[in-house]
Amino acid sequence: MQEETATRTRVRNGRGEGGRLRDEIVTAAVELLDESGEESAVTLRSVARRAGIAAPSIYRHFPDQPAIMLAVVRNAFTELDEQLRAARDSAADTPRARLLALCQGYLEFARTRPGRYRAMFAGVWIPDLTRASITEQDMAALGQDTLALLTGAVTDCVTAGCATSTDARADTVALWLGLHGLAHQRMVSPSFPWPPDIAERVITGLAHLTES
Amino acid sequence: MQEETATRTRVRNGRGEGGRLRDEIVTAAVELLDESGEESAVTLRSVARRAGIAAPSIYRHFPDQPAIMLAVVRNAFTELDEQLRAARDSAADTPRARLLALCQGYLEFARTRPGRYRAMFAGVWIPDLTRASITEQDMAALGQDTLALLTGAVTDCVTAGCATSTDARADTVALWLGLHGLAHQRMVSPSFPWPPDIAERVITGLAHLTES
DNA sequence: TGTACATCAGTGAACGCGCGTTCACTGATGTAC
DNA sequence: TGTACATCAGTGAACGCGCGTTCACTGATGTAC
Repeated sequence: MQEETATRTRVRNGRGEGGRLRDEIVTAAVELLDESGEESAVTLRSVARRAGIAAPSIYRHFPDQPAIMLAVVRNAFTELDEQLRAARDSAADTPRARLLALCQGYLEFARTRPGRYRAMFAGVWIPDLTRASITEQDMAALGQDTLALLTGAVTDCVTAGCATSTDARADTVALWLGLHGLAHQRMVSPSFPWPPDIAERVITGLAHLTES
Repeated sequence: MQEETATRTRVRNGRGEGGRLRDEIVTAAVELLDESGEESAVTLRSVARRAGIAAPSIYRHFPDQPAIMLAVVRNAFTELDEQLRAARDSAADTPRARLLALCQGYLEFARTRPGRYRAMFAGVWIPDLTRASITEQDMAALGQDTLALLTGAVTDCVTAGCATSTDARADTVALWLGLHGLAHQRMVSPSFPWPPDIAERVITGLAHLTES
């Protein structure tokens, strides 16, 4: 939080390596986000301080401040997607186990990266789209892959007969909403007395899973 | 948004009526919150402008800026509680109808008062509790009544045999999480293609409701 | 009834701060001839 | 091989803004004597 003095000492990038600073800026923003948990802590100037550069240097790589957050969120969605695939593929080879692994992976992601999770799903950082360099399509495209992953797993469960759903797509949305509600509120109210099996209750109820 | 000039013209309160300004300040904060949907729009100065008073006048009634938000959120929880009771009591006299009325009332509240809903449940405005005039107990106490209301309705359903739950309290928490996820994401992503019956799916799945 | 005084609601000016953004610049690295 | 020049990454100073908070104040309303 307070170690603004402990900035990085960086060596200037050589010609053609300007792209490296772009990555360093995004990394710095992610660090600030995860440490504070608040989007408001990720200002253009705080990112610059963390990255060890002068504030105006950011403009070589991003048109404005919201563009940094968009890059952070894009990265985070890619990361979530990879983590979910990994969780699913390392689970036991049954549709039920794969679906559960996806759900647990989702919750795990939110738990370990609260700042990024909130930036992705809590919709707080989005400035007015009229002034910033970000379009509605940029926003709408995010999260599509994640939902598709979940839909596939639910559909497989239905096909295999371990879930009773008459509309896999709609029930997947419901399942995702439950996961999000749980992830979000656990983050916001960690001191609430959460029932220990709350995740299972939400998942089995919404996915209409039958006995294992 | 931009009508800062259209401030209220107010008459000075007489002796002993200082409490009136307190209410006007909270009202002004609620207006700003619901119009913008963002907690960051509710600054001490913007509230003062909206209420038609000088910024320092607020300090006669609130110790600091977060205290205004706490008052707003407290008001909103009372309002939610009243609205839920009204919805429940005007529903048909079956446990199932009453539970559904509570759930629909909850979603309705979030839909019509997005700014307040986010301030209440998205946990964004909370500043560092170490510096502000707000305690953790202040925060923890909020929402207890609402959850109790829901728990009662679920328990009644179980008793009447129209819901199959082995742990009404835990399942109520799960139900609330589903409602919150739905309310929150519908607010954040209004353009998402939500299935039309998404609310019913979430509610019946999590409350383990049996056929009507 | 008159007057001095206390109380109270609210004000105006000012402070220091961090913010996003702009501008003209510096100085190292590569390239053309 | 030498040198003039273009390109590129990044800088330092400054801007205007809204913010939360402080301070000493104003002026109306009630109260004690």
